[in-house]
Amino acid sequence: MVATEAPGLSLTEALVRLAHLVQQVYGDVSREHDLTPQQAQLLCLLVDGPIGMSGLTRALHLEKSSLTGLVDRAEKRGLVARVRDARDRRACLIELTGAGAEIATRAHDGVAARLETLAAGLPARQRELLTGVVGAILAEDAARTGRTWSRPEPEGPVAAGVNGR
Amino acid sequence: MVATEAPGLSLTEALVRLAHLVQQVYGDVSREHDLTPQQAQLLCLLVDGPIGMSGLTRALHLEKSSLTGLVDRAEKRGLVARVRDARDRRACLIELTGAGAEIATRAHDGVAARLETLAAGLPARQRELLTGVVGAILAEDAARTGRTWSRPEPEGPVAAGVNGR
DNA sequence: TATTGTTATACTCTATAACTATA
DNA sequence: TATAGTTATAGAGTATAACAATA
Repeated sequence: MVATEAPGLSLTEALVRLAHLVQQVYGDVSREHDLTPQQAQLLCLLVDGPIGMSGLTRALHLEKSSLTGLVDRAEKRGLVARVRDARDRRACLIELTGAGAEIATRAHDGVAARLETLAAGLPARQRELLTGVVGAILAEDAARTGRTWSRPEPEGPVAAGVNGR
Repeated sequence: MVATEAPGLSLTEALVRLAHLVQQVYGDVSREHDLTPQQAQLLCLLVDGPIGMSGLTRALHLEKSSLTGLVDRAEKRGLVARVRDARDRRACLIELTGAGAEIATRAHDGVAARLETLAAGLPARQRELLTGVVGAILAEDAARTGRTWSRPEPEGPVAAGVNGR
C-alpha cells in the first residue's frame, strides 16, 4: 500500500468515506463489547476522569435531555455513576464504574488497534502528514465554530475530594 | 493554516476526531434541510440512480428491516419512491422523487461546501496527499473486509425501461 | 434571572425473529 | 431451498417543551 493516486476521489468524498469507515469500526467494536456506539463514545470520553452533564452535552453535541437518557441507560447497566458535585448542588459529575472503566479501555484499544491495522501499510512520513493535516482541519473548525473535540475544560477549580463516597 | 505539527495527537485520535467532525457537518446540514442524517445519507446514495433494497443494505450496513423503516419514512415524506423491478418480481428499486432529488443535491452540495471550507487553508499538495492517503486506507479496508463505500454494482444486466410508470 | 438537570412526549433508528412471495 | 422484502416487537437515541432546584 503506497497511497499513490486518487482514482477520481475528491477531497470531500474522501473525508466522507473515511468518516463512514471510522464510524463502522466504532460500531463493530462497540458491538463486540455489547455497547451501543453512543455508549462507547460516552465511556471513552470519561476515561480521563469525571465530567459534568453540561460538559458532556458540549462534548457530545447532544441536548441535555438526550444526555439524561443516555446516562440513565449507562447507569442502569452499571457502566457509569452520577456523583454529586460538592461545589454546585444543582450539578452532578458522571464517572466510570470499575466495570465501565474496564470496558471503556478495551473498547478504546479495540478501535485504536483496528485503525492502526488499516493505516499499517502507510509509510511513516505519510502517517505523520495525515495526522498533521487532520490536526489542521480540526483546528480550523475549532477556530470557526468554537467546537472542541477533546475533553471540556473544567470551568472552575477542580473538585477536591468529590469522589469521597 | 499550514498543518505543521500535531500537538500530541495520535493518528488514531486524529481519525476518530475527524470522523466526528464530518458526522457533525452531516448532521448540521441535514438539519438545515429538515432531514435526519440517515435520510440524507440515503438520498445522497440515490443521486446517481435507483438502487434495490439489497444493494442499499450493503451500502448502508443496515439490516433489511431497518432499511424498510428508513425507506418507509422517506417515502411517506415524498423523498423517494419504490418501483417494481421488472426482472425480479420479489425486488424493488428505490428512486428519488423530484423533490427528493432536489433536496439530495442541496444537502450533498452543502456538505461538500462545508468540508471544502474547512480544508480551504491547506496547500494543494497537502490536499492531494490527504486524498491519496485516505484512498489508500479505504482500499486497505476494502481488501480486508470486502466492504465497498461507493454505490453497489448492479448484479445483472441493468434494467431497461423500469421507470416506465 | 440564569443555570443545571430531569420529566413528559413523540419520533426516528436499529436489531431480532417470524413471515410472504418469488426464484 | 434460497433470496427479496415486509411485519411485529422491543429497545435505544434524539429533540422540544415544561418543570424543579439551586446559583
